Amino acid sequence: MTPEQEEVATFYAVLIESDHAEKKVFRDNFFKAWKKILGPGHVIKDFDKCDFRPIWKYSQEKKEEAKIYRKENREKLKKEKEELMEIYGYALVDGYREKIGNFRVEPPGLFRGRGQHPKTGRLKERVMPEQITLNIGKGAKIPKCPIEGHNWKGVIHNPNVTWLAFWKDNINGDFKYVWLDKSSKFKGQSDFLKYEKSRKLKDYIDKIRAFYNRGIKSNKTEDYELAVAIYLIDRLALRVGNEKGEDTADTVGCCSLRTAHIMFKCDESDPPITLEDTKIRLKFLGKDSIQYDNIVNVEAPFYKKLMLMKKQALKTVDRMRDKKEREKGANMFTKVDPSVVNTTLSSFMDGLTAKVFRTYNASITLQRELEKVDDEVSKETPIGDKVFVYNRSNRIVAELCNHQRAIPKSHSTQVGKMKEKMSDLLDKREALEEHIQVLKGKKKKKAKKEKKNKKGEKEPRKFSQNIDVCQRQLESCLKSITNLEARLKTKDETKAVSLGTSKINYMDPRITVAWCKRKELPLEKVFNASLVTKFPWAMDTKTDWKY
DNA sequence: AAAAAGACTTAGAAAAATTTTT
DNA sequence: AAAAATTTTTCTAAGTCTTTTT
Repeated sequence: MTPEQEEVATFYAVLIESDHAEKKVFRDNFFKAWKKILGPGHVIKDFDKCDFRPIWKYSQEKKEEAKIYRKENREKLKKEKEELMEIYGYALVDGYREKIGNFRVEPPGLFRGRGQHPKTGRLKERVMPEQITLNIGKGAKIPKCPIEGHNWKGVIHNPNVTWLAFWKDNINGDFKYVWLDKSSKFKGQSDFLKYEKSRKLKDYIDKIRAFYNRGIKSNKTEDYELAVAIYLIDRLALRVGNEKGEDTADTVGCCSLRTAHIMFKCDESDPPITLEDTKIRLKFLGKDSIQYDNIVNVEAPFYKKLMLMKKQALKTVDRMRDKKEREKGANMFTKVDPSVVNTTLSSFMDGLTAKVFRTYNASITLQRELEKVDDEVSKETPIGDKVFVYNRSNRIVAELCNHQRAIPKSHSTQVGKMKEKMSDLLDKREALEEHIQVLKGKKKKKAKKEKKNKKGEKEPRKFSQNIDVCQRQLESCLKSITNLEARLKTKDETKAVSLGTSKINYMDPRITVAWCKRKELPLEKVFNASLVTKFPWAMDTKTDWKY
């Protein structure tokens, strides 16, 4: 094979153990791209006859070597990294040196689309300087192209955008930009404005809720559909759901919900009577093909209209001939789309769009959750407990926004270990209780129970002959049990929840800063260094600040 | 007014770095 | 000191929304 052919084979080989290679579409797209590189009449014709294992093994070995090399040359590599940062890592913006977020161009590889992406596995080509446009200040020195014999596609001077460079990606024709880092003034300023805008929504939210509570009673389709859309965006923090291209994974948001995504507890033949009856279940793939699955109580007028909408949409499904189309279902919304929603919202408040509701609801939820447990935490509460309380509130927000993560690989072994510890503690409790009874003379001594120690050797339990000592031991044992029980429960509840996304993007940092100051919890217990540099404008928030 | 292009935020996975446990 | 677990950083895909073009 030529180096080019080998490179593409390697792109695939390194992924044979990953989930990507399990997907037929991924393999097919890769093989098609590879065959193109191999050229017509090449001996390699059949994917199933290719064994990528040797290449995989080789790259694993290289990876190990690199790991060892990194370990042995830590200092040297650190210095090299710093030098590279010095050259490429910063930009001079309005007289200030600002960190750049991503100064490296995306390397070639196989496109790793999320979910059932029809283009997953396609070859993402190497980007050459000739494809890259720079955006720098007028009269500024043009950065030298680092690849010998090559040059930039062009240099522009546009002060109205914040990107420093862009190229177009060959998979979707997407624009890929080089931006400043989160810590930069551009990003920080716009972040601050985002939160300020979401705070302003507090002054309009009652009006908007009155609007959709009124609209839902209308018999005009455009009215009640609009009411339903804004209601779902507000109540369930759904994304607006823009229309998507054909060549993408089938994911939806509010306006693109289809008949197959909504179910009702009661139908018309069995009409809802109590609030318990007006439960709907929304189940669909959202952004990044993350499953949204929520059963929620909705007020009767919304329940009725949603049912009507589905009934109408099912008529459209009935007219469909294609089997696949029928399975996909028809759009729930016929008269309302994101532009209608956003135009309506901005008529209530300048600059108001659907996504502001997510920011608003996330932030207000954090504040309320922390308020709810205000008396659980005082300045004297141990640090670990304060962090626990904060994270619990954070988790409620993450669940509202449906921020998920893959269950950590180590999860089940971790739980196993904890359960083992638990059974040890339960044994100990039992033994102690019995021992105390014996000491009190209420019970006769039984044959000594034996307990395995760590090395697997049997070793009899020894307890003090002093009742008080034993009582204290029992108390501390019980405490450990409750503690471990709680940790097990939290561990399970949080195994698939991602707390970071809401911390980085949704919860106004001033709520956290003010709470930490009030409770005398060092901020860095809940905000890592990069969050602190991301939100410099929130750091001097006063203790009594309210979102 | 609809579609396409463009610019920006939001998102989870994976890699890397750090901390804790053994 | 090695291994394992946890946290942080990096990467880039996938959304939202605005602006420009047709």
